[in-house]
Amino acid sequence: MANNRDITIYDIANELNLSSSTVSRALKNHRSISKKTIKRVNEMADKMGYTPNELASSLRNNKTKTIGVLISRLNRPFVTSLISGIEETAQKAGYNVIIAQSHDSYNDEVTLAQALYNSRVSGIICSLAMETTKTNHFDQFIKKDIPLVFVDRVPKDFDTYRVMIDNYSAGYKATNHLIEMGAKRIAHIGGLKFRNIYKERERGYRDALKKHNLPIDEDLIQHVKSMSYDEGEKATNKLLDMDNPPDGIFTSNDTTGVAAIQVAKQRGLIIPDELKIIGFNNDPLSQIIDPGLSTISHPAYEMGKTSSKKILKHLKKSDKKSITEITFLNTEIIVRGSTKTN
Amino acid sequence: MANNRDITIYDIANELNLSSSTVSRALKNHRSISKKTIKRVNEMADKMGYTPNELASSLRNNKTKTIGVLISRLNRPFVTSLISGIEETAQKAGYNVIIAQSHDSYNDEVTLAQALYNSRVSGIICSLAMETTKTNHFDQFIKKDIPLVFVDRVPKDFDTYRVMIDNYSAGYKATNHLIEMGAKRIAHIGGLKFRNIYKERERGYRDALKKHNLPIDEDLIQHVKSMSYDEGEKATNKLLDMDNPPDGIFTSNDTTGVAAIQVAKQRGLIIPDELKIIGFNNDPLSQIIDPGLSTISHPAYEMGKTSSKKILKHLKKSDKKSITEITFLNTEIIVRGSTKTN
DNA sequence: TTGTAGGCGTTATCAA
DNA sequence: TTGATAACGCCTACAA
Repeated sequence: MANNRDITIYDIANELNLSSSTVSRALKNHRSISKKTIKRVNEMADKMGYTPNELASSLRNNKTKTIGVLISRLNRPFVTSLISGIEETAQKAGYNVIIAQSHDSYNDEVTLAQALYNSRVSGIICSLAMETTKTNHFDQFIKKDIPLVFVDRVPKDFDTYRVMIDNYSAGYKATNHLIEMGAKRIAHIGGLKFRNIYKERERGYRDALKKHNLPIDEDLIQHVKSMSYDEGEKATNKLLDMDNPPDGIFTSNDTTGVAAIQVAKQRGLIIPDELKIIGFNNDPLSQIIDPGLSTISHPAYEMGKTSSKKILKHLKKSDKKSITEITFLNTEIIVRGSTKTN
Repeated sequence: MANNRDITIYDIANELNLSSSTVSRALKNHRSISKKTIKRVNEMADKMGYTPNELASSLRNNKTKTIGVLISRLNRPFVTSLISGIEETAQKAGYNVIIAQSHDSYNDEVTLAQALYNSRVSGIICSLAMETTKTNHFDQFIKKDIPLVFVDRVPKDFDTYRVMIDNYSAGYKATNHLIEMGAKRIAHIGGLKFRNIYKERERGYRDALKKHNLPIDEDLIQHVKSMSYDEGEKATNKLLDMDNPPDGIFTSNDTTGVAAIQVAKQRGLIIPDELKIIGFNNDPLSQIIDPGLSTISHPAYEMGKTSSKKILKHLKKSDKKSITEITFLNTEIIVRGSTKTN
């Protein structure tokens, strides 16, 4: 049942009294091969059940049809949509996608980057682990001119492709919206500050307050480690326990935003009258919760598509030189019941 | 900057005046090599920045360290958890995971199965596309003794590993719970009947009704194509528009369950007093919606882990023979506000 | 239009 | 304990 050897181009060649090179060329419709031979070869290949060995081909050509994707973890809607976009675009171009989860651990990220390198991926797309501050483990890709795209959680200084949103202006927009809806004392729940995206969103938040001459109260700014639901609950409780609690909260993701809504509801606060909340990402949760969570749409799927395209385009080019290219995708504000009554 | 050739074992061998075979063995701590040589080789490898070429190794050994995963689409919580489980288990064993999305299209599934085969995956885990009824495209894996695991959406007749839940008993449990909570006229929103999991859940539903001497009204059974939110809304509206509407609904996933809740709320029905709803999957949505959606927990992550383990175990075995092994994982009923008042 | 020959990097077999 | 050699399956420069 098992281990019957694979059919190779040699087997086809033997059967047709041709050379393996002719068969190889025929299978790729090489123009130097007669139509008749091409037809014969293809028919025989079908008949014999030939399947090309991509491995051998990759080794010989020194390139694989594989893109490596290194992300924190799969179970977040943003990541899922991102990968969907990556995978669909890659698939259309005949590329496979290998997925590796760092679980937000720097050590795992280093190991996995190496594993992806060893399996000779043609390109790599990475959204950094929460913990990661050094990025030496990616240098090898640049050295070998393997296109590297950082997406969303990108390092600050690394000359390569980066696909991201303008987190500063998104943070500004979100905060500004709360102000426009009448909030005067606005809190912020964000991620660790060395992760640039969170820092930028916070910067936007601060600038929006300044712009409207609202004071910045450091006690109203909560940094949480993993932006989980539990952390969101805790942070919200802390905020609402204050003597002078906020009347608006901008959370840097929807999970904590939803947590904030739940906590506020449990405490009997009326949303949005007494407390306005805006999140970030436009996760499915945000429209299911009652009231709906206003949020910033994060074009995850588009970011995935764009990342794949950068890789594919780079692989087509012949002039090899190091590249720095930052692509910003647009965000939109999505207004729901958590900030505005119908 | 680019294209500096990779360091190979030959380069190391040259540098140390050894043969490539010695280096190869040293790098794998082969017992026939002296400790001293092993040390020298490893140090030199580090120094020169050697990275093994898995591609060459795979070709030579005729096996890859890669598991292929073929699923419908990534953006469903069930699938995400499934893959998380697969990937983590695989990663620990030094395996990569290649992901391919069929988008529930039979044709794509056939193409992708072939692509995975061509890239010589060591094993394949598949959850069938909604459309798929024939499974010939998987025969090649069996022929080559490449372990194949079907998970969740499994074919009825295919002698291989299958990892699934007992959908019949889960459907029975869910329906039974509605009855126990007092529902007398229970509807069902399920998927296409040729997809076995939906058929089985429906069978459980029917038998639970029978068991309690409740009549089965075919009008109360809705089959929808993709179990999407929109379809859930439509189906629910249809049911509630009946002259004699149901007082309970069992939906075969949470997305349609949540849709049912929303529709019922919009219509001013009181849940669970006037209408009890139970879903399937225990998606994050189900606990966020208000009232919480009672549901059947689907051990997705566990199913992923189990699937990976089946593959890894099979690869270790030496006695190659075709295998039929069905693993059932447990489901649990999770009771929330949509069926029971606190 | 087709064939010959060598090599991609690794590893297993056999010999030393 | 180490080395020489061939092979995994494919592709391409060169030759015919």
